[in-house]
Amino acid sequence: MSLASIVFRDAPGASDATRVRVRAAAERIGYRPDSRARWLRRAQSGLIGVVFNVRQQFHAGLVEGLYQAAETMPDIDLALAAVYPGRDDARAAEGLLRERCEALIMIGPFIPTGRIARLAQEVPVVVVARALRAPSVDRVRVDDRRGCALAVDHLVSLGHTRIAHVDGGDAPGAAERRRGYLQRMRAHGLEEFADVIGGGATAHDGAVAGRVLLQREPRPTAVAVFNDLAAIGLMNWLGFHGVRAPEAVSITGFDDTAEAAGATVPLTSVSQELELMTSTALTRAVDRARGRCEPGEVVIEPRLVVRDSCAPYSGSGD
Amino acid sequence: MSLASIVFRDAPGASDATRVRVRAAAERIGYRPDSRARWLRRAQSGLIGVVFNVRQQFHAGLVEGLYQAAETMPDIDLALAAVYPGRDDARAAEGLLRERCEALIMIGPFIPTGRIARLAQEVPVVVVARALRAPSVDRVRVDDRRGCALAVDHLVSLGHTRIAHVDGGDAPGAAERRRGYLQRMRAHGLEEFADVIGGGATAHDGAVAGRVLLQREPRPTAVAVFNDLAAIGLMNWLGFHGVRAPEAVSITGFDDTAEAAGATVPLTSVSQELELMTSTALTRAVDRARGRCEPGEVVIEPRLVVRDSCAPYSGSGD
DNA sequence: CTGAAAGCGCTAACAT
DNA sequence: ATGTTAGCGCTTTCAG
Repeated sequence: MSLASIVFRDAPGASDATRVRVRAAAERIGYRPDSRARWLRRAQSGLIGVVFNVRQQFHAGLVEGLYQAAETMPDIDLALAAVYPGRDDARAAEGLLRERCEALIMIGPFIPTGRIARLAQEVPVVVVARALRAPSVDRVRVDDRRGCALAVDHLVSLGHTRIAHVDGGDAPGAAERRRGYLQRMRAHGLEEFADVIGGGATAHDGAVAGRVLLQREPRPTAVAVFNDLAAIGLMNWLGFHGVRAPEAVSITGFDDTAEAAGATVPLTSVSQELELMTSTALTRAVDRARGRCEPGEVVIEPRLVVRDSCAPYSGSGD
Repeated sequence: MSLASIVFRDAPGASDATRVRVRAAAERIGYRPDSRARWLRRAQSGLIGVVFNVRQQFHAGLVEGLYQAAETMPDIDLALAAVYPGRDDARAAEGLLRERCEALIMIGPFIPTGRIARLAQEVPVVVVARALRAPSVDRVRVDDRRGCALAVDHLVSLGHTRIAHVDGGDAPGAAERRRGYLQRMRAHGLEEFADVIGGGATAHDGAVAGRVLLQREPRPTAVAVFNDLAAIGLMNWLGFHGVRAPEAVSITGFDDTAEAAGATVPLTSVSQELELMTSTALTRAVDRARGRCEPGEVVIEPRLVVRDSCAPYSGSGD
């Protein structure tokens, strides 16, 4: 019995011949190790819980990255828990705690800091893609402020001055990005042109912001948007109403999702470096679970991915 | 010890006073039942595995519905396994089998029928949103053919005759929808106008199809698209190039996702009746696991949700 | 209605 | 290098 265990765990203590023999026998009788029993018995279950919002396609890329990172770590399994309107991050986390996950990775959680901090008292928590004032929880995030600054710099370098920002409302990261935009406009001496338009995280939010933008007089010639989805919504709504990117308006997104590359006009976007973020998050989760490190913050440097949605300022304005 | 078990399972055998007392004590010492141990011990674990594609937002709605359905069933838990390019449905299912799920719900699986049938020999499998010739697996799906027929009928009733179809390539359901389109065009005596344009399941696929569409001479005045995402991609691409819905072209989608309602022009779409589909799928999964029914197919009647993306044929053509 | 004992399938620490 | 044994935290069965 322990022999099978040794073989399936790839643990030392069996000859190669035996391994082959055992695996063949298992194949014949249709044996498959029981992960529940495994998790239950092991001192360190190796189970890492992942809380994500099933409606946010940006989270999809992160979940993917976490799976890939987990594959490189033997004995680490992922347990997924979905968040959606009607089931918040805390509820999802609760289910994972019952499964005795060693650590929790929460992607862009919406619940207040206090509730996350309380969770962190029970289990190591790594928050991804959201800034947080909570020393007891790990944070892995891109420098949102810097990301928005990169976008502004890019637009300024193209000659734009009337650069607006469509923000993300109360979405994770929105406040930081708004701040980055404002700071950078000021740094360029463009504070008089600073214009923050209320938005959100969905394409629909972007479209709604488009309506507002069209009514501005004079109209901004460039827009740095909270995320790709809203940027695409904005771009399409404007295009639909005759204001096309990049000729009539330059637009930047954020997240560098697959959608950005495949948009009607491929979207210039700020990349969060998904792979780096996910492998860092998982490594930290495991290290924290094993008591190998203290909670802290890892801030990742964003990178601007230039595509076709921005053009030099033409001077003709609108 | 058994007392706690009785209380937490809401099983008979304890007075109300005791229940309160036990729960209070649990609260005080921070006790939380261990689901791993529970699953391991129980004869019927109540664990249902869900295989979904994390990149397909249409799956998100189904996952949501499954969670909601599971909440109404005591003792039923969901285990999620994500599929993405590089991790196919079979791989995801394998992980769930190790967890000894009692049944598997696979959402729009991409792998061949044969592999699904093989899985179904090991565990009851319910396939959602994909037609399948495999009597040993349960199927819960909308009548794709009829759904496309509804879209065609709607466009015909608005006076359109040059109605094209942007198909879904090799995506689950695409073949059926294509067939439904062709059959219905024939039924209306419009076979000479039938025009199937190669597409896919993403917004980008829709945009690419838009380019093809613009080159058709004469140009179709209406398009029934494989799904909402591609329809939105198509609509935005055409709008961007001056061909606006619904004035210049009428467009229908499929799936009635949240994106359809929030599109630049709210999209008329064929609804798959998510809630009915998910509650049916989960009920069948549990029933099959408990041996309470035989595998079979449940075909759900689609429903057309009319929004603003279609208009009467103007006669002016393009 | 409440407590004690057995055992789910595995792993870890032993003995052979 | 291989076999034996105890026990992870629960549920189930049986006594009290």
